[in-house]
Amino acid sequence: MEAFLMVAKTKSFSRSAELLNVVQSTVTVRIQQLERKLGKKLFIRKTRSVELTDHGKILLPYIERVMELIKEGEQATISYGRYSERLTIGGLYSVWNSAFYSIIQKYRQKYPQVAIRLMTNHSDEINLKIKDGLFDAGLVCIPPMDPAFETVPLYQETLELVKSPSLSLEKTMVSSKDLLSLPYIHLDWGPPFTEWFIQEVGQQELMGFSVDDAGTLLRALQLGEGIGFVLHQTVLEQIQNGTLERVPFYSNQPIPKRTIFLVYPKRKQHHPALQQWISYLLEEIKIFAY
DNA sequence: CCCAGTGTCGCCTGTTATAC
DNA sequence: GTATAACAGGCGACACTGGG
Repeated sequence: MEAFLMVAKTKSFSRSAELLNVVQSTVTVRIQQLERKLGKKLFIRKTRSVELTDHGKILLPYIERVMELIKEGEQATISYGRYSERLTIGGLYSVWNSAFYSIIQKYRQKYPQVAIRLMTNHSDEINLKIKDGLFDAGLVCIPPMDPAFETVPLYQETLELVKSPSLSLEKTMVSSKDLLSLPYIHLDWGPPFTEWFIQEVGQQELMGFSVDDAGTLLRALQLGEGIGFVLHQTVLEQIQNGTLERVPFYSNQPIPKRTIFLVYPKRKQHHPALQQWISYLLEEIKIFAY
């Protein structure tokens, strides 16, 4: 698997061998064994380079997940003993960079014996990693359809249009129809937003500049590159200190709110730290949400 | 009788040399 | 740059032995 990943990455048997500290023929044999086992060619050998076949392309993400799982296992083994328990939670950028973070902060103070890893990712990726056992739980905006998951709606977030004060617009009030003619920076905020956006503005493909994470969007907005929708909670600080300002906005239908879900595997018994964290979170969220 | 230590055998994996 | 053949070394399975 190591050889497969390396050849897929470097597109060379020789280079892979060098990086893996083995000779080139070892890589050849390893790949051949894998190909023989699967009964499928994984690489197209060309005179100067190597390329993944369609079968190889299918296999690649699975091998990547397995290798990640092994790395995770190694890390857990090495660090075992320093903390009595550990939790790995996947979350959206907008979740960690909002007032919600105070819940994590309080949890850490209350349970210092639990080692915590907060991982930032997109909803789909988080759901996949929970399924693989890489994450214990996740905070996502797109809940998994899989019945093997437990999904609990936690709270709702509001989106608003903002820009840097350094960027001046001709209009003081912006409508959904105006977005196409403005330096609008697009981020897909999940299914309800997408549906609303298509109805109000048009296809997302019409957008000249789009990003796929809230961190990049925020940076672009702060640099005065354009206007964009961001979560109210995420930009509270920036609006207070004047690095960003709200743009008055109107549309036919109001911008849909975004629901954040707690997701974890459906099991009779969870490990104690996860059980405790879920109970703690559900208790704290009552205070947070109101 | 059980268990730990040791020796043997065969298989697997990696290396070197070389062909393509 | 990749594939193949011959070879070497390492490792696991198994059997045997001796001490507690």
